[in-house]
Amino acid sequence: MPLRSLKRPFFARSVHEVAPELIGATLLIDDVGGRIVEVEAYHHTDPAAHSYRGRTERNAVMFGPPGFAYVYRSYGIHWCLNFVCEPEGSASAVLIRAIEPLEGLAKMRRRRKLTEERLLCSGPGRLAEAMGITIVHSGLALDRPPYEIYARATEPEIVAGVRIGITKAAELPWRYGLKGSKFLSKPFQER
DNA sequence: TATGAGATCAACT
DNA sequence: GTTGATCTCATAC
Repeated sequence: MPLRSLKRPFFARSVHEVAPELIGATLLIDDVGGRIVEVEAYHHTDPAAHSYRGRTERNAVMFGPPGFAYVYRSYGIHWCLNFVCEPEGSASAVLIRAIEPLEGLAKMRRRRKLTEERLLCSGPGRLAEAMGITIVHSGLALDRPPYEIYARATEPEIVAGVRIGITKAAELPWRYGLKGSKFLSKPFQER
């Protein structure tokens, strides 16, 4: 099926608009990837956001134009992928937390040394390892190789909930997921 | 199934 | 020196 490629203006909006619209979109890096099933929004006024305390060497790309990738090292070992967005021109991003693997399965399994498909990309660190994301992917435009992002074909059912693994502003319901997906890093509380 | 340690880096106090 | 947008492995119930 023909898919519409997402260009940089797509990201030039509030994280709160962009984040839910990314659910169901397809993300590929060097032809490896799949369907986005879980993201979290980090607004620059949010104490949990890296950019909350201002610009540092690490988070500099968050202060750049929207539509670029921000990759950082988490807990010293993992890499995490973010898409920079634009409320008021600076420093908000969407963390990509999980995808449903669709393309390049063999490559992902090799990188992860794992056969179970459900765990290949269900979590920010796992996703980055499976897709081969490192600091060299930080600061690159999202509408140019090696990145390819395609809009979803139909509107999926989306669930929202509180974010995961953070201590500041932990109550804000800025985590979004594809309802019923097996590939979520953790189930959402339905109510 | 559930808890706990360890890996290891940049920012912050 | 401590903490964190994490994950894996080991050990215990």
